Amino acid sequence: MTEPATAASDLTLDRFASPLGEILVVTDADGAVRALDFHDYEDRMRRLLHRHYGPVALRTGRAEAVRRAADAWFAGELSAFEGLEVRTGGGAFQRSVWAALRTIPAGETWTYGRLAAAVGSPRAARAVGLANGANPVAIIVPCHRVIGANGALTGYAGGVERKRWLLAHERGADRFSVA
Amino acid sequence: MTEPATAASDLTLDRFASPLGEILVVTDADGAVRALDFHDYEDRMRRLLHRHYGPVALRTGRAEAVRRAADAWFAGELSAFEGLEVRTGGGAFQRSVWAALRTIPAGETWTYGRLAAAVGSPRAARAVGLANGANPVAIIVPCHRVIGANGALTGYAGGVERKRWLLAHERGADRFSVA
DNA sequence: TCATCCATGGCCGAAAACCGCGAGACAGGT
DNA sequence: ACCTGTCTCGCGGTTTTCGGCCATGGATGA
Repeated sequence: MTEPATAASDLTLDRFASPLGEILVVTDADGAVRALDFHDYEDRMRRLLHRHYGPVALRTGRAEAVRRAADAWFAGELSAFEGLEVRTGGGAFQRSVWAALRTIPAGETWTYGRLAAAVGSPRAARAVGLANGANPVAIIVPCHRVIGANGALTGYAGGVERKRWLLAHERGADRFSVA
Repeated sequence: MTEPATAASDLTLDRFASPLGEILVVTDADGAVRALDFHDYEDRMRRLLHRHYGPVALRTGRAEAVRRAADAWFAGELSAFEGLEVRTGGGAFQRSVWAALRTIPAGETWTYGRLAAAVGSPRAARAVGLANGANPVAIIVPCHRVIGANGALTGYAGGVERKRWLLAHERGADRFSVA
């Protein structure tokens, strides 16, 4: 069993440019976001989709709502993602972690431990790290807002440089450039 | 993942009498049969359901279509189950085995090996035995029509005696009585 | 004919490995 | 004393691996 996940019949893949490089986004028939990742991690994204939904074929198409939101967000309107619906597979714990992530205000950072406490498992900081790394919907579900208790960025599925860039962007330092 | 299975939202459990003792049948909202078993194996049936669909609650109710078909079938109308839709969980192999079972004509018996060959894995005779034993929908999916290459009945989830009775019934020897 | 032996293959449960952590202990350098 | 960097160890979901289970069947030998 292990599948409270929403069934995935037909999924659409779109690609568009961003300051962090080409972005891939997968949406379902309802327009909900199922996955979002950077082009250089397409393999990982497909692996995740496969893990959650089994073998699925991705039709190419445009996800207009996501494109608009992303453009606005990268332009500085940090609330642009709030209206977007996100739908994922994964276990109960992961899903609660991913849900909690969206409650972290832009520009703020939490520690893994704090997030663990927020989902009711104060000692599961490490497991939160795992769940974070398995987050299928980057940026919109802001796993980049979680850092080590000592302030180190520690890790990011899209590369730590991107994490640094995103945090800087959310602090308003838009002219920061990648490495 | 591991879930090509059809999601199971609300399931209904009915109980009715038969020449082989009380029978339990579980149907879904569409009226498709999800499970059928003998009352003295209720535990096993629930375990199977749990395995396939996770924790599910069974509402009690009447499955009229199944009752009618079963009554007719036990009365000798051996084609009575043909119209019934069956829906199951399980792996790809199991499902193909269970599908193949329904192609065996009533009154006929196949060997495990023959069934294995029929689903494209000639050497998986033993695995077919396993799949057979895990069949959630007894009688309607006629796993009792499969016997050993040497003619031995070998096994039946509801007890070999019932298997013998079912085969005799399908050969037309209706007045055979259980042990 | 019957008993033994063994390769076979899918499935399930248990166990281990995997880590985007964090707290505590220690060693140096001021 | 104080601050820092390093090391060690326990933590806890998830995924993967592995070992058994068996409703078989064909070969072998008495």
